Amino acid sequence: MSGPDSSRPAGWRREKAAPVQEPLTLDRIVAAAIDLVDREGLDALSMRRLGTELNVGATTLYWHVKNKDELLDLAIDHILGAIPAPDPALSWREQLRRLAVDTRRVLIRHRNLIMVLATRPTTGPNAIASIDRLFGVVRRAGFEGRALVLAALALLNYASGYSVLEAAGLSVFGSDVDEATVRQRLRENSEQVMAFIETLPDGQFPDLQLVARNLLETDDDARFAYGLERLLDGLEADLATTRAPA
Amino acid sequence: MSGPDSSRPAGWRREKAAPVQEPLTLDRIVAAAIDLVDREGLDALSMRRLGTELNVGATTLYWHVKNKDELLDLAIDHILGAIPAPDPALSWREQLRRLAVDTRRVLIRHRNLIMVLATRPTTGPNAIASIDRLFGVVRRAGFEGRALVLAALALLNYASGYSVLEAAGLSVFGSDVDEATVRQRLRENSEQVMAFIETLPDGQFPDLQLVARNLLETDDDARFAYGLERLLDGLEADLATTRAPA
DNA sequence: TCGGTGACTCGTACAGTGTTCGAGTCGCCA
DNA sequence: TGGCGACTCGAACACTGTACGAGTCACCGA
Repeated sequence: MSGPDSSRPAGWRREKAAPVQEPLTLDRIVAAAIDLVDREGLDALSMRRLGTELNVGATTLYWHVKNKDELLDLAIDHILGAIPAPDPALSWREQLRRLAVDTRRVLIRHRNLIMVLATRPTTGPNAIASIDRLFGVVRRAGFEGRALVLAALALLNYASGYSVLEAAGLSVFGSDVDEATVRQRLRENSEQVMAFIETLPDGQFPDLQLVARNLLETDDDARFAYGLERLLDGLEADLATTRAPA
Repeated sequence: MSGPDSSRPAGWRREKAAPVQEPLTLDRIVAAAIDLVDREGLDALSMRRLGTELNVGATTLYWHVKNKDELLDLAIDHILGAIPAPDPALSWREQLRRLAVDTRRVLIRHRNLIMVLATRPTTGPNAIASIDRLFGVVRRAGFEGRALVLAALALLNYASGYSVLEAAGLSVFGSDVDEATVRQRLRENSEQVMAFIETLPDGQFPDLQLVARNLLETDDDARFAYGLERLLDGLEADLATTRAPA
């Protein structure tokens, strides 16, 4: 039932007779799963395939992991762990901005995996910690009570929701490459979207076509940032009007 | 290869000898798929199961539909068709508000299905039409060029992304019930979230726990609406400052 | 009336899935 | 030395999406 986490004696496996392979740990499994999904997409992640990726039988994985869903949860939470805590010396607005931007950067970097965020609630420790930090920043900004919850959830859902939908439009293979290539991919995607719009029956969707040519003038970072800034503008204004009354 | 859409003679099937059953059409298939997913969750939707649901062999469906992915796309687009066009007599802000609120209402109503929005790009005719209407409202509000694209995408991704993430946290079975029951479900979910937060190790996530009791004081509609209003506030302010310069 | 054609249905089969079960191996400790 | 617990794994089960080919049947031109 439980994993090998409790008191695993270090180096129990034979070290001699050639470096057979590293011992199989939960960390290695999760890392291999993320790597596989990054390279070949979520559909490529089957237990058997992940097993061969680790030179291990498929059913062996079930000693370390309850089932595939738990594995996905662990993978998601692992990548959420890469969201850094914002520097508390910065202004609250800058802290919130970085939290949102970093969240999106981390999620898009693993864009083949984040669709599972839409599949079940996210309750891993790293997710919880990240949300807790968000609430902290919002609270120190001056929000309290109901407004604190509302403001934090608006930011959280904007950042994650935007990223999830954005990733849905991207090609499936080969995420987790360097940032420059990611930007290139995003740009290619914009071009595809524009090409698609051009194929639509003329005059039926006038505003879409009118607007298509402006798509390429805005890269994806700018699109995300614009809505984020407007949201922060609105929050700041709301904070100013409701500060005095409790 | 192609479906029966082209010149299907009406009433070709025998009408006598008992009402055998309605002829199998693409519409009936899509409707049955949505209904099944609403009732029992996305995992319950298999081609065989959908077949028996329609008193039909599983492989029969493949004459009407290319594959399961296409079926899901059709289902998604079908429910997106329920988003009404906003009354053009209203103010632009009110129109945008209704577009966003209606989008969320429609999506949450079929909350077992909308996770496929996170799976692939959404390019169905109803989706396109809805986005076109959104661009139209934003344009008539006074946005142009780059700002038009940015503002519309911010709203689109806030509304859809928020809904997708929200649905991910909801229980899987029995969507598409009446609005009152939906609200009840949402409230139950809030209580579960609060209960979960209470189980966290004390003091480790101080801001989350501090905030938990405020969760129940905000229903889900209000949470969505708050962020939406802040976003609209920000857009309105941005429009005011950039109206004169082209 | 006959034959054909195209619309439509479906049983079978194939490769692949997640997961269970029971048997196996092997380092360590009493 | 014997046993135990950690760990691995092959076989099997019930299921999945889908290709293939055979079948049925309404209609149409000859």
